[in-house]
This record gives sequence, C-alpha cells and structure tokens, in this order.
Amino acid sequence: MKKMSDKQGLSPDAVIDRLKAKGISATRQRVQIAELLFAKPQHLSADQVLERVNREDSTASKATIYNTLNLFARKGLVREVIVDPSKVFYDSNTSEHHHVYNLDSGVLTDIEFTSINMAELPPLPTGTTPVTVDLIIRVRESS
Amino acid sequence: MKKMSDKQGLSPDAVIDRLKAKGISATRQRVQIAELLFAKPQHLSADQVLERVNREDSTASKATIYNTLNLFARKGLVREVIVDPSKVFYDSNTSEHHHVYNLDSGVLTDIEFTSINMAELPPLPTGTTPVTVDLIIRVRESS
DNA sequence: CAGGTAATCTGGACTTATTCCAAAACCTTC
DNA sequence: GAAGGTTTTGGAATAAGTCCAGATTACCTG
Ligand SMILES: [Mn+2]
Ligand SMILES: [Mn+2]
Ligand SMILES: [Zn+2]
Ligand SMILES: [Zn+2]
Repeated sequence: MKKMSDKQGLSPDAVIDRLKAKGISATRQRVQIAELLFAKPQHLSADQVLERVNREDSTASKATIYNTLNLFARKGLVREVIVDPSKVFYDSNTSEHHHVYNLDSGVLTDIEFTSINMAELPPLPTGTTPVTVDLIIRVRESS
Repeated sequence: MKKMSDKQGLSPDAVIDRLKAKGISATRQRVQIAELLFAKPQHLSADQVLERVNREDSTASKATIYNTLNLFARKGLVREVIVDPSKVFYDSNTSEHHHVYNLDSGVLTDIEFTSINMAELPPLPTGTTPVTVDLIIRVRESS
C-alpha cells in the first residue's frame, strides 16, 4: 500500500519534481519548505514558514527560509504579496487572482480573477513592460 | 502686492485651512510637512519628507515626521501606498487613481482611474466593508 | 569508495524603517 | 503666569530582512 503524505497536498516526489522542473536542486530544507507551501493555496509570512517548518522534527535556519522564499519567488513557484508594510506574504497560489486584505484581522483572502472585469492595461510609461498586476481590496470588520 | 508661496502650490493659509478642516491643529511642523506634500501631487517616503523638510531653515524630528504622516493618513489628507516592502510611500494625490511601480528605478507613477475599466467589486468576505481598492502594476525597464 | 570542488546552509552580526518612551516645549485658558 | 492638555523630540527599542564567513552537504570524476 502506497503511503500518502501526512496532510493532503503533493507527495514528496511530486514536490521534488516541481522544484527540478524549475532548475532548483532539491535539498532537504527546500523540499520541506515546498511541501509546506504547496500543501494547499495559502498566504504565509517568512516568519510563519520558519515557525511551521521547525515545529516538527527537522529544522531550517532563518537565513535559509529567506533564501529559499526569495529563490522560489524568483523562479515563479510562489508570489510575493505586498499588502502589509510590516511583512511580505508568500502565496502558493500562482494562478492569476486578486486579494482582499482584512486590516483588522490581518487575514489575506483570494478573489477570483474572473470576478473582476478589468479592461486591458492602460498605456504604461514608455520603455517599460508589465511584470505583475495586483489588485488589493482592503477591508474592515463591519461591526 | 501679495506674496505668493515660494514654489507653486497652496499658500500657507490655504494649507492651514485644509488642516483645520480635518480638525488638525496647525502646528509649525505640521504646516511645513503639509506645504511640502500639498505643493503638487507626489509620492514621498517618510525619509524623503524628513530630508526635504529639514533641508531649509527650520526642522522637524523623525518622530514628528512619522507622527504627522500617520495622522494625515488617518485623516485622509494623504494616502499610504504599499508597493515596496522596504518603505511606505505617502501620496498627496487623494483622488481615485492607480499606480505603476517601476521595480528598476523605484519610481511610482499615477494612472488615471478611468483608464481602467473595473466592474463593481466582487462579493467580499461576509461581515467586511471595503476601505480602499488599490491596483498596482509593477513594471521593468524593457531594455 | 576517495578526493576535490561547487552549492547550500547556518548562527550570529548587521541594517534600517518604524515605533515607543519619558521628558521638554508649546498653547490655551483662567 | 500657573495649570493642564497637546505636541515635539532625542534616543532607545523593535523587528523584518540581509549579510557574512565558516561549516556541511551534494555532486563529479577517477
Ligand atoms: Mn524580497
Ligand atoms: Mn502606518
Ligand atoms: Zn493569493
Ligand atoms: Zn498616486
């Protein structure tokens, strides 16, 4: 009987393949971080990744967490979401979508790309090409 | 002959009125910061405000710059723009508009609100009300 | 397997935007 | 001009993120 990975999400092998597909060598630390991130679409800060990776048995240092998240972002495995001036969120949902940020709770939620009807981009400053388009709706608890 | 303010922009009195209209008492430091910001629509970091306010004669401390920018933001006189994880921009253009952020140069540019055709907002998480909607297009020099 | 080389990881120091604090300066009112 | 609230201020504190130089690990070749 094949053992499935603990939680839902990709099997370790699938994670390794995903890293290798981007030309990233699959070290122990990288695989662990990737397994955590790719388990489901989610938004985690570097601190949260550090805490969760080290919660169980093995460990990864703070420097490695940052190195790895930056590497993954550069390679397109995660998306950096800049909504809170005090920390960056790393988003394992790499499909096109937008965000709702709850200023009261700090919770970041996805919004379907299609539920926002945006015309094509306006003329950008000359000599520039778009890299990312982010729509962020900040909300408050409507007590 | 009425003396106009140095650069273009509101006269000192107009600035003071604008502060008072928001219930902000017009101290020397606040007026100076407001004069700088309201001179034209622009995007400045706290550091840039500190540097420019203190470049000329009088002074304001770092703590006061932050206090004042946070106060102005809370009162709606400036808009905080979160595009760079390393610093907040304060935007003296309070009309509805969007932003282009040049990742290479760090320059932040306005985009007409109307040039983006957005349908009404999608359903937000229940129990929340929208506060701000920000569209940010990150670009690179297309060398 | 062994040795050599490059890549990766790590603890801890460092940087830096922002906030915090308690004392000083300022304003307004009697 | 004393009282009392508000604002400012220098400097300390906080915390995300980066840097660094020395291990550790991975990979390659024979
Ligand atoms: Mn980064
Ligand atoms: Mn703020
Ligand atoms: Zn997301
Ligand atoms: Zn703007």
